[in-house]
Amino acid sequence: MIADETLNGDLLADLNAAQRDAVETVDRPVLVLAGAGSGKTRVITHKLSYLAARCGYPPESLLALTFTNKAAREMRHRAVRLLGERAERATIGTFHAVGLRVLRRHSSLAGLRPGFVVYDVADQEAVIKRVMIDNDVDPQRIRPAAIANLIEQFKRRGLGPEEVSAGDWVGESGRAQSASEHLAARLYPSYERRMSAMNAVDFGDLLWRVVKMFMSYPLLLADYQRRWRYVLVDEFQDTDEIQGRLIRMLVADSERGSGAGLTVVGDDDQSIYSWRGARIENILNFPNLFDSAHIVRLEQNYRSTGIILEAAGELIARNRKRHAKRLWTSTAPGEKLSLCLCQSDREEAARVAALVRSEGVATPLNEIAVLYRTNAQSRLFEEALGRESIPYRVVGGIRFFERAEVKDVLAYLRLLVNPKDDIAFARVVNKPKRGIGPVTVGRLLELAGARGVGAFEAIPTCASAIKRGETRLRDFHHMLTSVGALQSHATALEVVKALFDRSGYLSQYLSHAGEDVEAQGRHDNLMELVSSVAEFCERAQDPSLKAYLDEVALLTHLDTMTEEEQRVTLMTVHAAKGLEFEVAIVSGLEEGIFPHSNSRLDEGGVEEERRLFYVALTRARKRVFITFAQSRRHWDELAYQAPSRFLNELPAGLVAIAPGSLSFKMGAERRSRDVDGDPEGIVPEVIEPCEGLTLEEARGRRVRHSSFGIGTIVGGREDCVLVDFPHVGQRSIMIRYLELLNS
DNA sequence: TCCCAGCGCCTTTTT
DNA sequence: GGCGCTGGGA
Repeated sequence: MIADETLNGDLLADLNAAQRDAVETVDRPVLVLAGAGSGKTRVITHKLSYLAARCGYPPESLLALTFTNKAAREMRHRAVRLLGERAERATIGTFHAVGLRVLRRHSSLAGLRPGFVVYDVADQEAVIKRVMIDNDVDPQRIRPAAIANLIEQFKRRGLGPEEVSAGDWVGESGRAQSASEHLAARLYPSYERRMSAMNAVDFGDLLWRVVKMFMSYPLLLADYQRRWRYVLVDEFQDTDEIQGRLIRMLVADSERGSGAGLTVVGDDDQSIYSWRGARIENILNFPNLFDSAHIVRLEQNYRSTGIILEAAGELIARNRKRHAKRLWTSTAPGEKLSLCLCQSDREEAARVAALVRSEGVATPLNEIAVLYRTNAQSRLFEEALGRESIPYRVVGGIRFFERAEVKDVLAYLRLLVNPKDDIAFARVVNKPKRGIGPVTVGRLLELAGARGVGAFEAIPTCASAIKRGETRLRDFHHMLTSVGALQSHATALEVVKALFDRSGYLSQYLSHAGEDVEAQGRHDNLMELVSSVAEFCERAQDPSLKAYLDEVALLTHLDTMTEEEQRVTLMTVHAAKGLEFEVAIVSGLEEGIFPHSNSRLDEGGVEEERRLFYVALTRARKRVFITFAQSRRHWDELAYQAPSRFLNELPAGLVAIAPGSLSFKMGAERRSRDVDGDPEGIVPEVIEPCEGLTLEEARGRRVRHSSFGIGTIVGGREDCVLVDFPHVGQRSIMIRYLELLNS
């Protein structure tokens, strides 16, 4: 085909030698080690197109797996640009979306009934909580979230309730099972029974059940192996055990031998999800698992300036567990990183806002990102930007689909699709108030449980046994059944409108509209939800309610990100992976925050935090600003922050201290002092003079020290005072190392 | 059954 | 500073 010839020319001409090697090698497994900004997505999309246009793979025989819907969408978009409309026939999706599609197609083989629903984390925790109560475990003492997490881990490791309760498995960290792992193992079978009774699956099921099904039905697996002749995997460093297994299964047919139809792309330096079960071994052991594997290194960076790359490279070189590599660029060195040292988190926020304002003069706001380690840090930035009237968007945090009123409506919809969904039933049965309280619900759940049916389904037969709530329950059942009947012919939008009409859910917020700001907000959110459903119905091939719920279940925080308007973006560093901006402002470079205090618990923790900082730095094309706050308010306590160790790991010559910063000793200077054998060990790196302090006024005053915390001055001389600290006792300290407190 | 005040916990990162 | 849970009172 002529069109193909043209495409082929473009396909390879666009690429550098290493990228071309990665694309052209199709006869054996390929591992692409792709540094930040080295054109990883470009390699995958080009290879996808190359396979179809040049190697005779029909598009429908190609499978590309990603982690986020956004990445999948981007990939599909770019493949269509390269290959034309037929790229749509390739399967491009997230692991979970593809898993769900496979399960839907073979639900009975997977041990599920048609119409099963996908539970999100909150639903899952609600189930766990009930299981805990059933098993006389106090949900107050052990958080259901912790148990949910552990059960998720079991599934990620391919362990079913049988294996786990048989006891022949080892704990995640080390050999022995911890107490909570033990408890999770005990509750696991009941949890699975409960989920199954409600015809529900959790996130982990979407992959684990597929793997299990493929193991039980080799012919089915063979079907999929024949269908997907070539598999491409993005962000391979983030794959976990079950994902690794799934990939290996898909490419393990005899014809392909040792996984010829497989290309994986990843960067061990950007592996930041080990806490979620990602196995770096998947990428490190790839050459051992596939002995004919071809390894391609992409080390030319097309994104950042020379200085940003050098600083990031110097930093990441301190990690021991990594493939040695060095990114390079042919572009100019650019500007130094700017380090802004602030007295407090409030000042940090104000200075970030000022920075956004000044940068925003020359740079579109869409090209500026404020990055932080934890979501909680976003609030101050939002307030400061709001005060300055700078438009911003927050990625993550409380997501639209996690808002209480939105979840209520989704629960209604789920109950319509699946009358066995007791979690959804319990959530909505009394919203708005219908006089059906916990007592009635509990009684009904008990009766339904005894019959092995869902609570909602049980109403017609069991309601008569519940004297007080009988009529109200029957009314509720009647109302919802009438809405549910629409499903056979109506779109999701029509069902939602009918639900709002008949349930009275919307009008509870309508009646207060105008006077009640909160109700107004909730009402707006419900309207937003209606738009989302309407938009879905226009776009989707299958506009049914079921299809809508499937899509919503797999949405992530990144997917609600809108890009039309000019706004500065606020997000966690994790959320920023894979994105790039002209300007990155990386905040909160403090011990305990970045690296996070919890990372000290396990051995590789600090290395992972360092990779995270590396990811943050390499998001920027042109300029990086780093901020530090000397004091930070947690809850209602003021915490004194030490500068992050990472600051001292940046080459001092590549960092400029921003004007107006606290005084600070940078890397080289500090290191040379360490070599001299400073007897104090930890020297305060941030020094703020205690100005205008005389001893008469000073006695009894409260002061703060960077290492010892808050203490009281009990004596001393002009420039050196004796301070009593609660934990370390009395110390003689130079006044200039102390901060005077007002109280 | 509903309402509200008071308390305790939270804060790592999310497919 | 917020959210969910709890317990007492209406």
